Amino acid sequence: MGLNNDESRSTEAISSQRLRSQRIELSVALPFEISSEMALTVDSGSPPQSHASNTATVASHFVSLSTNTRETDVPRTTQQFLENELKRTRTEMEHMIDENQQMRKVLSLMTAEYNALYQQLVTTVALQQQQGKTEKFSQLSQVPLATALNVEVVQGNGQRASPQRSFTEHSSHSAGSERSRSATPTGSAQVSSRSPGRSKHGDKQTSPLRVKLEDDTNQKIIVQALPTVMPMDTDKAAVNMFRAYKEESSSQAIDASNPSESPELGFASEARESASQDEPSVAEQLEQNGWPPNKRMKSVLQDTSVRNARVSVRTRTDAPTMNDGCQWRKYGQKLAKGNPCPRAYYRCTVAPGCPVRKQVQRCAEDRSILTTTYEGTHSHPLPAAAVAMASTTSAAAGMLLLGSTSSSDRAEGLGSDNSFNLGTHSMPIISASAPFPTITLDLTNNPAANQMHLDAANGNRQPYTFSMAQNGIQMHAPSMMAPVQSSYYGAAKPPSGTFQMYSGNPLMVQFQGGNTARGPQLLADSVTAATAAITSDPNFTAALAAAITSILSSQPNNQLAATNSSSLGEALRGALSSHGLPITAAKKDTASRST
DNA sequence: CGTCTTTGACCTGCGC
DNA sequence: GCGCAGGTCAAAGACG
Repeated sequence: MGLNNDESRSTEAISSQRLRSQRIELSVALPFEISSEMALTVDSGSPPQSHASNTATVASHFVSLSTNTRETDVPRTTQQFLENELKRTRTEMEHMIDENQQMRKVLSLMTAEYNALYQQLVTTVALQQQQGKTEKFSQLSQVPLATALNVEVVQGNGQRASPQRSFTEHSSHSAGSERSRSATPTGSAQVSSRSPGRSKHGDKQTSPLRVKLEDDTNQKIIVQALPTVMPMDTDKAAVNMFRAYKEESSSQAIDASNPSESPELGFASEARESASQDEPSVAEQLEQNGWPPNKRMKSVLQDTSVRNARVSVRTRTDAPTMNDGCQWRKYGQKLAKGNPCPRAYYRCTVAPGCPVRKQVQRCAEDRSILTTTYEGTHSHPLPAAAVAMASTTSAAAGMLLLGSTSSSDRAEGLGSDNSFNLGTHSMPIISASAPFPTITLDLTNNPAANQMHLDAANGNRQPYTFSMAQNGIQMHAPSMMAPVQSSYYGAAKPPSGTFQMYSGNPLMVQFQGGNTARGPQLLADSVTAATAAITSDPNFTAALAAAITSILSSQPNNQLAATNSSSLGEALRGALSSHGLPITAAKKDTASRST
């Protein structure tokens, strides 16, 4: 905030000293009880006085108490005491007013930011739902989640750079802005939308949402959110991309949003805008995907594009369900074949119409192990406590969906940095028809079972494996992966909790703590470093983010979980937003904290 | 009384 | 086409 903190602090210190001195004096000088009648009398006739004079009066009177007789001084003492109390109360009120004003400023800032983000959320969800109505699953399945965020650099002459070059240019542009932030102080951003299925030029492979970021260099950066099965991911990615750029350019103009509007108004305006285009309103679309009416929900759930990825988390707990921060409503229970323990079905009740569901079932072999399977992506802002797990499921599901795409799409959408171009062309291909690929995070204490498997119905696919050993996390990628050139971290001095990226087959990313006694902090550092280091590759980003987030959220130490979620959230934002700047930022953060 | 859970019925997809 | 299993619905009961 732009307030003069030093000045306010010094003023506050002086005031608090005055209050303390008054309290000390009063505690000594008060030889009797004050009746309400006396207080009223004095209060009605006491003129306001300044603080300093009031303190001096009390002090002088305190001295006079010791020399004069009590009988004559009692009324004066009472009056001055009450005057003093009045002044003190007024001073406290002034402080409270100041604090209130500061808090209002903070609130207004937060409200404005929330409104802007909410506006983008509504816009993106609405557009993607429109997109989902017009496109077949076969088309959706060809759009990988990680490529849903496609960044183009439109030069001043209107020519577009290739996607491969776009990320690089954006990264360099961002880095340049970071180095000389004042060089590009202005800029504008606009969120524009178009429905490709309805546009005259009707390119269904292009985006329904385009966030244009334009700075004064006449260079436009278009954050292009392609239709995906994970609306929130795409939205968050777009928002985070926009945020990252906004922080650099200190530009906050968003044409498509009106920060002065309340979220409800923004939602209504979006609905009106949609209605004006002879398209179903947002409310209608949400209702169509909402839970009542139930018939419509069924149609949504049968849309494979919404439900074709699952994230399963195995934890050792005695609780009936895993506390993931969300609100769930149980809607069914079933005895599954081969497991005497019933499987419970829950749906998210944070917002009506949220498509996320989870299944909870205890392991037949070890009933202390609880398996929670998440499915879908939240269609609403999440509670803070639920962000970590939601990020887990979204990222992991995104990884699965990414793998279920054609190599040509990946090659077109992912190429950002040749040094980290892992798996872009060599990932095994999962058939789009493979039902319900599932990623499993095993967070039990069994070392042999401390693994995260990425399974798919297609047996040809080799799994990623995340192992959580005592001294770190190991990630094993499929042996078909191309060798990695860890050029970025190869030149960097690893923190005391070392991070290593091995090249070759199989690829192994290892976080190894040099001092296991540091435990939580080391884990946090490793998480940040590793997450940042592999943000260049969406495959690894999604999978590792999923594993790390789950691990952190399952830590028994709540404070640790909160802290790590915060840092990991930053890393995830970086992973989802751009491929350049956030790595540097996270690396610096890790290096500074690990020393 | 509203909300949530329970539980049997029903629906859907898949394999034979 | 049939049966099975998984998933969902919705009425009834429990609970605060």
